[in-house]
Amino acid sequence: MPVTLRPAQALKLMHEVFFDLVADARPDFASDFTLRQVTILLTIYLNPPPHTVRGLAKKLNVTKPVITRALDTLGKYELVTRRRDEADLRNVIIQRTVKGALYVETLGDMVSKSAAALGP
Amino acid sequence: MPVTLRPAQALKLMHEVFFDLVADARPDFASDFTLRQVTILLTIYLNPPPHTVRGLAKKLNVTKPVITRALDTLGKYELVTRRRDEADLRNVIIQRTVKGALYVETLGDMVSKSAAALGP
DNA sequence: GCTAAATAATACGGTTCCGAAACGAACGGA
DNA sequence: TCCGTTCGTTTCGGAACCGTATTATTTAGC
Repeated sequence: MPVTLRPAQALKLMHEVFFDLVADARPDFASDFTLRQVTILLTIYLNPPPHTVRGLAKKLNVTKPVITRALDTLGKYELVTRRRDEADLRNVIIQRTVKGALYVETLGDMVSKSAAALGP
Repeated sequence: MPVTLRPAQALKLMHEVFFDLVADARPDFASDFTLRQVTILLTIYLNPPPHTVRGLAKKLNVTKPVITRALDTLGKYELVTRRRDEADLRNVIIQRTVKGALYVETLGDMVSKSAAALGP
């Protein structure tokens, strides 16, 4: 059941979502995340675990320090957590948090609502 | 004719679009724009002109220097142009460009395609 | 046990962005 | 003609991010 979204509608939807992210200065909603940071967050919450720094770096086509630093920032907001892999202590397993799940859910609702309000 | 997009689908769509923007290292496609920059670009191309620095700043709830600097960056890629307002020389009118229109169109197609490929 | 490979983190130098404030140019009313 | 106001830009110090290179720790192969 594919979703039909004409380019003009798609643009409008994208604009609305981006606009909300930028203009809505909700204190609990860090609206000044980087595109990369949001993408990393979504990847962690939408793709099946486990997630490692190396895995994310490869998947997103960025360097590992980018992931490490993004996790620092996201961790500061308690949207993700890091845990050492027991089986291989070199690895770091990135874990989801309640706060992060709520954040992502809010994002989904935001897009969904914008889509519903979309004109023809 | 509203578009129905369940939150889970909306998230998946958003993730896919963001992912493409981040991971696709297309040389002609400046993928390292800020959320703000992309939003400003979309606002210029989706809202009816004329656009001024002050107007954009107010609409997006940011300071004027943010707009000025974003226009500098977007201008460097030839995605927008600035022109002095003849009627009131204090104002700057932001104008669209062919390159910018193409960029935005590509963005719309990207979202539309991702939506079409969306699972149930 | 020892060395090579792998992993995440950190250091470094540079670039860009930010917000607040200051600035110059242009307008407009008295 | 002034003088306050408006508009866009610039400046300043600070913060964040980037890519490259390096480090410490852990694993795996011999």
